[in-house]
Amino acid sequence: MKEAVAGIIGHNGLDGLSKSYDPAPIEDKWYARWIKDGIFKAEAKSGKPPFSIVIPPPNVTGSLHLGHALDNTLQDILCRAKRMQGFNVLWMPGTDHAGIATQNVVERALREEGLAREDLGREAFVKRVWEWKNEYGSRIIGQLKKLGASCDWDRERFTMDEGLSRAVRKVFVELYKKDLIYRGKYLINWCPRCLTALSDLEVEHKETEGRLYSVKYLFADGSGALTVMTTRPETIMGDVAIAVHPRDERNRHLIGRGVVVPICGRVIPVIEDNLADPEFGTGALKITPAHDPNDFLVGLRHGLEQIQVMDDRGRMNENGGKYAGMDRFEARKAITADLAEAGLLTGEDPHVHSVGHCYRCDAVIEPYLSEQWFVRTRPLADADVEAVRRGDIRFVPEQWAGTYYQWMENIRDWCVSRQLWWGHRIPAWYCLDCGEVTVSMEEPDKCSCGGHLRQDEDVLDTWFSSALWPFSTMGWPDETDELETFYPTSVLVTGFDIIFFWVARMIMMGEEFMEAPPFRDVYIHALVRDEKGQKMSKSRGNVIDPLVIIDKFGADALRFTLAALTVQGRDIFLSESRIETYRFFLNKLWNASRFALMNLENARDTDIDGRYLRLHDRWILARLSDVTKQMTEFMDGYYFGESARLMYDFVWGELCDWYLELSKPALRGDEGEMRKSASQAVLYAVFRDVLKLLHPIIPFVTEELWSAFGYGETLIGRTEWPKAGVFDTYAGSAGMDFMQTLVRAMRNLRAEVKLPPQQQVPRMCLRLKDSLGHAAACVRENSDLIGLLTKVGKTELLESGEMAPRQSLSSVTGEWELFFPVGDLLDVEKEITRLRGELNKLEKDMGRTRSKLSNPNFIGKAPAEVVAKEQEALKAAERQKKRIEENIAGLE
RNA sequence: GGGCGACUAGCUCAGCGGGAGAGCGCUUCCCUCACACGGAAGAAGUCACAGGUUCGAUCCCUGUGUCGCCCACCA
Repeated sequence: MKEAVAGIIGHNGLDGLSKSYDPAPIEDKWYARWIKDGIFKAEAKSGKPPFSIVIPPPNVTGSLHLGHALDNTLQDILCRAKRMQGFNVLWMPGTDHAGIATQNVVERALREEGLAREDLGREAFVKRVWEWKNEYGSRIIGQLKKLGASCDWDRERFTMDEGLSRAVRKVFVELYKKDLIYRGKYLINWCPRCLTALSDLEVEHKETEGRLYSVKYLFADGSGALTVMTTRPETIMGDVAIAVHPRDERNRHLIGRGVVVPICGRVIPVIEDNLADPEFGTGALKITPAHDPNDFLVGLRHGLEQIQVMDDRGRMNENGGKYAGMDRFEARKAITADLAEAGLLTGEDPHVHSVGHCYRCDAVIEPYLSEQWFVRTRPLADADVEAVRRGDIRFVPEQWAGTYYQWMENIRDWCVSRQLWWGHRIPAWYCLDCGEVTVSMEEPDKCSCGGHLRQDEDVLDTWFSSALWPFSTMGWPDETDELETFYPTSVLVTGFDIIFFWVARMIMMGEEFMEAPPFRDVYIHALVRDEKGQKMSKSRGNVIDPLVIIDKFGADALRFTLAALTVQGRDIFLSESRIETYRFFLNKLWNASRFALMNLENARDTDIDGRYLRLHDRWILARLSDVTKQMTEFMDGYYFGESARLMYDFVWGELCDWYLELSKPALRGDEGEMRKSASQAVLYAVFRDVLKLLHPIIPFVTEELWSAFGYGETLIGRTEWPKAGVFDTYAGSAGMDFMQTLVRAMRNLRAEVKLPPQQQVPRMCLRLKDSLGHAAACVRENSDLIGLLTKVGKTELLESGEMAPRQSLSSVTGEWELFFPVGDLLDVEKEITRLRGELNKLEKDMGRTRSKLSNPNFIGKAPAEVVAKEQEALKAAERQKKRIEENIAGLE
């Protein structure tokens, strides 16, 4: 590979380049070279300013989807640009153990062998998961490399590495000491499929078509009945009270009476509680503390019994009477049927309501009473909201700060224990003798009472370790050079879907344990959605493999597309045709480079000699300077879409469409040796900076071209970011605009008479407004180039009084008139119609401008320059109108 | 129930106080010695609707509609 690179440096550059751009032979080659040369390595100590990003660690179960591709493309763009700008860049890579997701994957594999995890036992099962992780867990890392991610791979971390696990235990113990972690028996979200508790965030609420059942509860004294409504008749066995609102005129006389729970026959009281809404149904609400979050609180308020009627798998338990052993949904049917039979079911109406589902397996979540660990979030949240308000952390776009506040201000305690085997085991031990709880980083020998200890069976929520990621990956709790140099990180780049799961919790933990926010900026990007506009996610199984796209179009094409489509506040619907568009752009860049290489010959890095520059040379240097300045701003401000589109337009619309065309004669030698070498010097300088500016977005193709140009022995990523203004001595764009307008006007006239593009015509005539001396000079100096672009032999300048040539098409502005003598090709009727059409449009414009100018309010209140502009426009339009009229008259 | 966002050319989307842009598609002409993954020219939009602010609104404000998303303890 080294030989190959050496071989294409210098004037042989062209040999290495195929006629059209093909990413396949380029991308792996250069990635290997980058790794070999260690250009992604961060320095723990450095004189350079630091720039750091921690990767949102992908799940080990995952394979790269377009969301990852976008997320990591944006991070890579920032890292590569910052390296070129002289920063000591750390992009910290790694993966997340993804508790439930990974456990599920391995359990599924076991099931195919006819085994359950219980058959293996905890230790063997966990070993099995590690084996799975070691075999498949690095797949996504390989995919990130295909994408071009410039992470410092030597630092790759995993949330269950020993170091990170130590950080987890440390944090748990510290929070426990500060009473910010507690254990208690509460009603939590339970997944009867995964057999674990979930946090509120892990429950996805979906609008579901259900039934609202009206059930009669007979009064215990036999004096009639009370009707209550429920969507979950299977929980009737767990009812402990009926609540009515204390100010409910209809029902409050019932308070204190007893009613009989249907089917099971228990007598329960009617109580008063604000939860009951007098407007809803009969105003009477059944209270089932063990199976409904609201009822749970009512139960606490009134000291009611908690009767659990289901087991952990969502089956009716021994409290379920004759339904014991039945699945909850079967039980619902059976109980409903029995209620109907007994004449106690008085209504069954369709009812749309929100039902919680497991975010991992989509099973319906059961509110379940159990003993769990919780993080007390309120005290943590308040400080964090302050940090964002103070501006210590900045959301980009800002609107996301609002989302963050809204959640943080309503935050509830975080259930962190999970009944899984895969994850960080909770560092708590229970004494088998005295029952005391010992929480400590290392396993204690025995209880303080001398009794035997048993460790808590549960593991921590995956997001608990993710929350520590910005500092646990840098060696915390040790005081490391990495933490010193790179914490707080510069920016976090992620999607809004994990603001609560991850961003907010990182802020909590960072503020609490590092006493500093984990990042300065949070850049929130759009979600890449599938063709139906649905979120792509592992559990939905609708992920599109970007590797297919990379195979087909190349990583650069995918990267450029994602960057170009990244606009704040709007989701991305990715289609292949859009990727194709941008791959065409890469081909354009490729071929423009081939053109440059063909024409550079041996010229390399010669000084630009200002004496031999022409209008277009000065113009492209001026434009390059503008573009460089804008790109630098875009990189600092996270304007990814703008930056990609700017380069697209500049390279294609200006560099290729105009500059390269105009420089052809000089490069061919038609304008003499001095002009040739001056053009080569400009070409060389422009491509050098264009490749650099594009490199963060499309690293592979720019590296290949860089080496073909032979811009130096070093890799492009090691070079300095271009500086705006270095060409100011030579740059200038005066006259170019006029020339472009003139050329377009002439091409337009040619098309009017359907002249084939190649066909030369002898002449066109231009009459300039008297004051346009500089334009006259411009035309004289560049008549050869105007001729080149318009295929016109000669541009004749007419004096102000001079007659226009007969049988001409004309194009008129307020400043000049262009005549194209076409002889017999002239279709007088058609030309008059065309000119009348133009007149028409012009008059409409003039009418608008006139009415504006005759409005005293406009004159009085609009800024002077706007008024002046309108007046100028009107004058120009009047001149234009007069000329068009004259031309029409001349034709008639 | 609360909040957020979108609505611009046939399609996918930029723009966001001084009379509207791109890519694809479409029409016409071109295989011009970097590129047909290309070149040149062109057609195409009451900028969702209604009010308001302003000299002036696609852009700001209010409301309406449609679609999408997030949050919430909707029996």
